[in-house]
Amino acid sequence: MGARRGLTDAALDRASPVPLYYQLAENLETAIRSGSLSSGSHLENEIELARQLRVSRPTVRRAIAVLANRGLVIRRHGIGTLVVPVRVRRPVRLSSLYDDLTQSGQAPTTRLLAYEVVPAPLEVANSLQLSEGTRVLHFERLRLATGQPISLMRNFLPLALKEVVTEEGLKLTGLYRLLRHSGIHLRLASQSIGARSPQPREARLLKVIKTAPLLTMRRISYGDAGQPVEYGSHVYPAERYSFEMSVVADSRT
Amino acid sequence: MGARRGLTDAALDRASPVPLYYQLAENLETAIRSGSLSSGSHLENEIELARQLRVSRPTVRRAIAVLANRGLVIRRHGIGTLVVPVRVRRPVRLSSLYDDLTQSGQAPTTRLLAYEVVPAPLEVANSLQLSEGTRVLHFERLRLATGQPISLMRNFLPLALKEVVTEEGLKLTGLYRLLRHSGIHLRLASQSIGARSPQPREARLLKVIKTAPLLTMRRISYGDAGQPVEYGSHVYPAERYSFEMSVVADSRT
DNA sequence: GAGGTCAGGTTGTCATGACAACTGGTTTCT
DNA sequence: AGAAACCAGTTGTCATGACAACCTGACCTC
Repeated sequence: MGARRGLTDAALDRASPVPLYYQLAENLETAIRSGSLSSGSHLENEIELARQLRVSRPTVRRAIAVLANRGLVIRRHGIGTLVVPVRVRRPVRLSSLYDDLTQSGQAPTTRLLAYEVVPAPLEVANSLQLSEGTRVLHFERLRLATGQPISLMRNFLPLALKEVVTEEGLKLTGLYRLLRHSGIHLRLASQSIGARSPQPREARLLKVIKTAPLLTMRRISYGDAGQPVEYGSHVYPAERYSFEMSVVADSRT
Repeated sequence: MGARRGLTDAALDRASPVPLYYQLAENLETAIRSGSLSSGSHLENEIELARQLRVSRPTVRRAIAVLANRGLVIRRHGIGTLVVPVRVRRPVRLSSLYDDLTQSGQAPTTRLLAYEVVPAPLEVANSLQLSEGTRVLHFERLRLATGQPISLMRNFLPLALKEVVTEEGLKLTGLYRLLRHSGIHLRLASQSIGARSPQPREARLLKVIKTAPLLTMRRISYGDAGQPVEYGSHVYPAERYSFEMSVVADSRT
């Protein structure tokens, strides 16, 4: 069966700094998303895959583990690895609205409504592990996609990040991208999603009537060392926004 | 330093069917949650840990990987592994409302409003990968905690599961628990969280005024083999409910 | 004193090898 | 014909070994 190829098309580059298992995972993911690995079908078994690609079986296993974590494949003991049935699955990944929008092809624009240094309110101080009243950077942005407002975002950051998160930077790109380009990688976040009615100002900015429900998200993000980096309190008009996520159960449960 | 012990207290059992790496992960997790591994502190390094516990380093690494996925520790190349600063972190785990409530000590009660076999509406049929009009099991439940309604849940399941998910079972316990006890393990779900205003009937059942926003969750769950098991469409009064989750970024991003 | 350099310690990656556990189908026995 | 036993194929677990990449702190140099 000569049509079985397709995985080896994008060969692995041993000279690359990107680990082999990760290259392989990416190749497999694109193969799945492009449809050349049809959904529901078996993946080649691990031993064979390892032989074809000239890597060890642990490397193959680790690549497949990445896909399993992303919910793209399901491993079954004694059976094999199956490609999950087609379905739009937004990753649970720690992503930002800006990234989500650009990836889906829309060009988001941002209006910076405020950019200032203020004493931290109690909840913000607790979240960022500062004492109340410590000066923090605060800004507020209105995000629009295809002309329509889809999010009003308020953020608080430790003052030290004022150099990194500049007023000009925020007008041009997203917060997470600014942080990432400065070497600050977010590793962990705890977030809370709820809903409430809009305040008058929010209704006006988001262009919704005052009884239209808003989705709310509060998020605290932590950096490499576990230090809190960002406190965000965002609202979205529910009629124009929803959270999509795929959830993977612990393999052992 | 004799106080360094504490990990080896709960020794590993090589005879147990539970994998070593998982036993170790659980021991470490309880050590962290109980506070005997103070937050912010370094974990013993992998090589030393392996030596003390008489296991190989890959086994230790795998155990730590489990904890890292759960957001309990952060690994830093060249530095070590740090225990994440204390913080309440609800797992992103594929959990059910019933489990959440019982674990937090509240005793949920359920009123079964409907239990019937109906032709599948279009969206349900698509989600469960059936053709429109196929007969499916449908039921509707009102969940109460401490006397107050907190969720109105509508579910659709393939008819084959009627034997497993019985009318009596639903009155006694949660849906996921019923499935689990029958050997059906959910592995994957895609869900969507939004908000909207209540319909009159919903407002009445949930005891909220008609302008109070509702949180909505639509979830499709998949079983071991990737087959769709459940379509759920749930609403929650936003004033009494919110979704908490912790999100872990891909290590490589 | 300030800066760069180097060494030590740590996690990250990868290979090889072996056996266990599970599944599904086939074969064999009753 | 039915049920039990077996077997081939697959993923799951674990060990050992080696080197790379990275960070920190100490040392040395200027």
